[in-house]
Amino acid sequence: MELIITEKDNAARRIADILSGGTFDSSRENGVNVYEWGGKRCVGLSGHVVGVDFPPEYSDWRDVEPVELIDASVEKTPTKENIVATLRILARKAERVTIATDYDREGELIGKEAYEIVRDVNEDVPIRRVRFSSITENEVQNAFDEPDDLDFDLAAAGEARQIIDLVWGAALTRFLSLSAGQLGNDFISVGRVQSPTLKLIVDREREIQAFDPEDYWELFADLAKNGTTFEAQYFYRDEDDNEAERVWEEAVADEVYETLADRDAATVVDVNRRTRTDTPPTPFNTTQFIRAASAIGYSAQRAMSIAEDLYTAGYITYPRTDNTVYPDDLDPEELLDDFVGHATLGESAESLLEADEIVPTEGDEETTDHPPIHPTGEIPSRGDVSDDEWEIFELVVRRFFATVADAAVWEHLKVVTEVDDYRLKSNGKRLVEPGYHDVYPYFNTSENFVPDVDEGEELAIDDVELEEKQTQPPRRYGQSRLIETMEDLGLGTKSTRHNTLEKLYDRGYIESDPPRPTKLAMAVVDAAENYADRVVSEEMTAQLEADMDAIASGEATLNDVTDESREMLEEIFANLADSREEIGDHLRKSLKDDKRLGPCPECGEDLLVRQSRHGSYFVGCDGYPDCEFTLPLPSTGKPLILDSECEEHGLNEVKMLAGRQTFVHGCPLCKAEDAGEGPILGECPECGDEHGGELAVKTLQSGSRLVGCTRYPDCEYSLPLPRRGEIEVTDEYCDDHDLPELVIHNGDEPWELGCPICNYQEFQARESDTGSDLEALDGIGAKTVEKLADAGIESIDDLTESDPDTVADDVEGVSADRIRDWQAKA
DNA sequence: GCAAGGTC
Repeated sequence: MELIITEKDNAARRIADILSGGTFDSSRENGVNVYEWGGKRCVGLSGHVVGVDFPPEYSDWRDVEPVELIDASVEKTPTKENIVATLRILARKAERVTIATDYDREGELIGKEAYEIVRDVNEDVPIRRVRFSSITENEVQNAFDEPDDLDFDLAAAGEARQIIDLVWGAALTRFLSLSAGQLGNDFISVGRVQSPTLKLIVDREREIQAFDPEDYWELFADLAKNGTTFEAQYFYRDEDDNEAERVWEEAVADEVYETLADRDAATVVDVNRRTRTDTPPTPFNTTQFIRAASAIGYSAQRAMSIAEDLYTAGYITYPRTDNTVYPDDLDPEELLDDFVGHATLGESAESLLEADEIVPTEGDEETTDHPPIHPTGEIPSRGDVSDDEWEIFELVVRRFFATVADAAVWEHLKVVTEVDDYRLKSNGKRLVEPGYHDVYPYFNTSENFVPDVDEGEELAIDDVELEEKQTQPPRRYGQSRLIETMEDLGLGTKSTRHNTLEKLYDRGYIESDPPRPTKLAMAVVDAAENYADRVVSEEMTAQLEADMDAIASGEATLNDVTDESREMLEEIFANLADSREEIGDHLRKSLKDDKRLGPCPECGEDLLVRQSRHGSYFVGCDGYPDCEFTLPLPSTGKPLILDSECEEHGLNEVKMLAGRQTFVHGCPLCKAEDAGEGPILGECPECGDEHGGELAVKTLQSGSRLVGCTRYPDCEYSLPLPRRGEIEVTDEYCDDHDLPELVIHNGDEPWELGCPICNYQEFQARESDTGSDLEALDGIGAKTVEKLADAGIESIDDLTESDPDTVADDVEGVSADRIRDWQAKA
């Protein structure tokens, strides 16, 4: 029996399909899919199935000095036990093993991990390696016709990275955490990739804080020709003879303004017309995909998660790639053909197929692991995917369209006019040939009108404006901009960059979007810059890359590189030893600064945002236990302390971050004071008859609101109300319950909530309508729940027990892959 | 309970 090992299940299935000509059988062992045909078995790993760590005696942070980790041994242990177990069983019976992991450095290491597991149980079996850049019939057949051996040097390069990252990361993370007394969940992390990324954000924040705005003026005039007006802006030549628009002295600005306002006409002195070719974008790699998705409102994390779902469902290719050159075996015409006749995408595809020749664009990066992200030709029907998934799918399809479309052509028209010695310029642009913009409508194509004029022509001055402005601090990095910058600096990989940002959020280093660094982050970067400069610099990665290349080419060994790295870390720790307390104090102070709201009204110490043992947030006094003053915070979301301060109490306002339900809570002390009973609505249906209880709108101290009985706590009758918006009690009464109808005013459209009892009953009815826990799964909506119910699947339990292929046959528009996906999520 | 890198 020959055993073929791939990096992931998906690849295993596709390779089995190709090599078996579609005749493979599949079975499951230990929850791992095994594909079998004609004496061959193919199994997919799940990336790394073993991980590096220190021996268990190093695991207690308090018992081990961080510096000891530098020379501690590093062990490999299985992290995916079931896959390792399956691999061992299959390897024992194998007469030949073929490693078919991804064609890149990490793939070689993952391949070596599989190699070692196989060798452990089967000393003699021949083990070979195949390499292919995309899982297509040709590439895979060729690779299996010409097998090669594992490249142990390349794998060793990856192992060196693992060891260096672990040793540096763990030793420094433990040092900082111990120095500040931050153990448990709130440790203070440091790493080769996360720390330089954090420094990017912190450096930008420092620039913003140090920024000193300067006043300047800009002048605009409306010029008219034949009754239509267009804008012109004053400019001059600066000392370097460049065109400049900003006037730095008010007196000069006033003088220009008065001259322009005084004159009726400007004379055209120069007309410059040129056409510019606007070339279509290059194929999507991960970073460019994230950037484009972010431009239409998706966070990096969300975009990648949707892309992952579309990939597993078979609609797009692998979403983690650096490649921006389509492989030779991608036939653009064939792929376009798949979209012909489609309701929303067909028209674009058909127009592209009319071209005489179809030549896709190419980016600078051509790699061996995966093709650029493109559609597979399989098109989901709208019911198969959520709106967000469709939007991302369409983006990927249209990007592919754009890469095979014609260039666009713009006509630029620059008109320079003169008033006395002052000059004005107008920049017009017109899209003459829309080209790829027709099939890729995500770029801005707004035009700017400037009419045809001739030199010497006089144009009427309609209006003149003098605008006073201030220079602005540099802008914070947005998430996609950060990911691009990380790529430019070589930080992280296509698969990890977006996770690194998520990690910085989780560690309490950044908050909000665009991300802002916390005081803790500033202190961590400070400490690292002072004592371990290397770990916050992108050069550590650059050096590591060079070292890995040296290992891969045989010029250096794993030990050369890791020994040298350990020595550098020893030196850092020698310098750190005396400063432990100083660093700890600074970190502790910054941690407190991040939680501080303002003075306690009872004792004057600081009020801090704290977290109870159960995880809920509240406001407590730093003077505790001497001062027991507390204030509640809403139970939904994570509190973010805003810059704005409450005038009455001098406390910072609080915002509750809860995804789409994010809201501003305001000053917690004001909220507590406002708490109490609002307007009476009517008789309590529970105790009104007997005890005369009445229903009132109530605000709890936490800020949440409800309709409750005035006899609380004797009567606990209550109805929920929305958290946000002003509640209006109308004159309309509900016939059934004799209560006034309510309207909620929250920004946009008023929400006619109606009678609170009717509203609650409707809400409950809706809840119990589908009544299925299936709806809790990502990607299953009410319609799909109905469809599944028709096929006899009414709960998550039903779903996990069913066979995907049978269900896919029974339920229209749901693929077996999607079902497997749900089963995995369940 | 540390890193970064795979993948689900």
